[in-house]
Amino acid sequence: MPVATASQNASARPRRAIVRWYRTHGRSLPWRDASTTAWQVLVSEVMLGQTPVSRVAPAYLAWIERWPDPETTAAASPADILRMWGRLGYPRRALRLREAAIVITRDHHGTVPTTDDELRALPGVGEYTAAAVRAFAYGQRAVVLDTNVRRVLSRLISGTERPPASLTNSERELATSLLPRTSKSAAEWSVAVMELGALVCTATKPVCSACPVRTDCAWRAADYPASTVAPRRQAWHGTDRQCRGRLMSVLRESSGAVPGALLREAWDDAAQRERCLDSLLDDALVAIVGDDEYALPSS
DNA sequence: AAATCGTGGCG
DNA sequence: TCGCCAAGATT
Repeated sequence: MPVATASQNASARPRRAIVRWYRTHGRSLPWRDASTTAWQVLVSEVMLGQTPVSRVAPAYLAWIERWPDPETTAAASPADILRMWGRLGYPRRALRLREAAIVITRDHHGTVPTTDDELRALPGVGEYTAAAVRAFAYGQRAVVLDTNVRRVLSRLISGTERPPASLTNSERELATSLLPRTSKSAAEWSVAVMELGALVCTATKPVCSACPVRTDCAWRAADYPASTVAPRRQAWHGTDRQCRGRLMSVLRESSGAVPGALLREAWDDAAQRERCLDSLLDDALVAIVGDDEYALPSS
């Protein structure tokens, strides 16, 4: 009889309950089809960073129909990539996805790499995305720690409403200790706990009555104490982000070169507009194509 | 390591 | 109305 540690015994039952819940309640999302390639999983993960599932789903389907693999993506112009990205937000993600496609095509024979080091060397791929590709595309045993998983574990195990502001080693160790031994079980556990956070253990108004592990929940046992750490507020109105977004919108909607006058109409504050245009040029999201003429980069 | 980077839906 | 939030990465 193998000896199990106390923490393993304590976590085994809720873990099984979450996986069982997922098998009946998990959503069938486009990127969860068995036919989804590793590249397409990567596309979905990049799109899902900071953009809700409901808005990603249709954009993802249109995207992979047009550019189904790294080769076709690498061959597309930045302008086409940015127009197709549309209003998903954070357009630099789109540029990095294209750059990743170029690297994969050139250095990996068009095959998405399978190791953590190689994945994280790709533009726009960080700790979470590398783990997600390994688990969801390749069925590997990887610690997938996104905002949903962090929230579930903080409530279920730590008894706090929210996880720390930034990912800590303590969270990594906890998630590692909970990861099932076999790769197959680990990969399913990772989607399952993520899905629980997305559908039940939500940031606001969690549906605890529908939770498969409510009787194990440390946060519930402590009578749902409110978290003291205030989430960082996202300023928006009048920010550079709003200004950049406005300028990008004008460039996206125009088929060719855009006169500077059109950009000036889009944002009143001249100093801020120039600063943002400069930053967009720096980010290679915009190109100068003539005297006082701008466009999305053609290459 | 805290700040930065878009966008739209919802209560 | 407006603040909050959504599968993060980069610097």
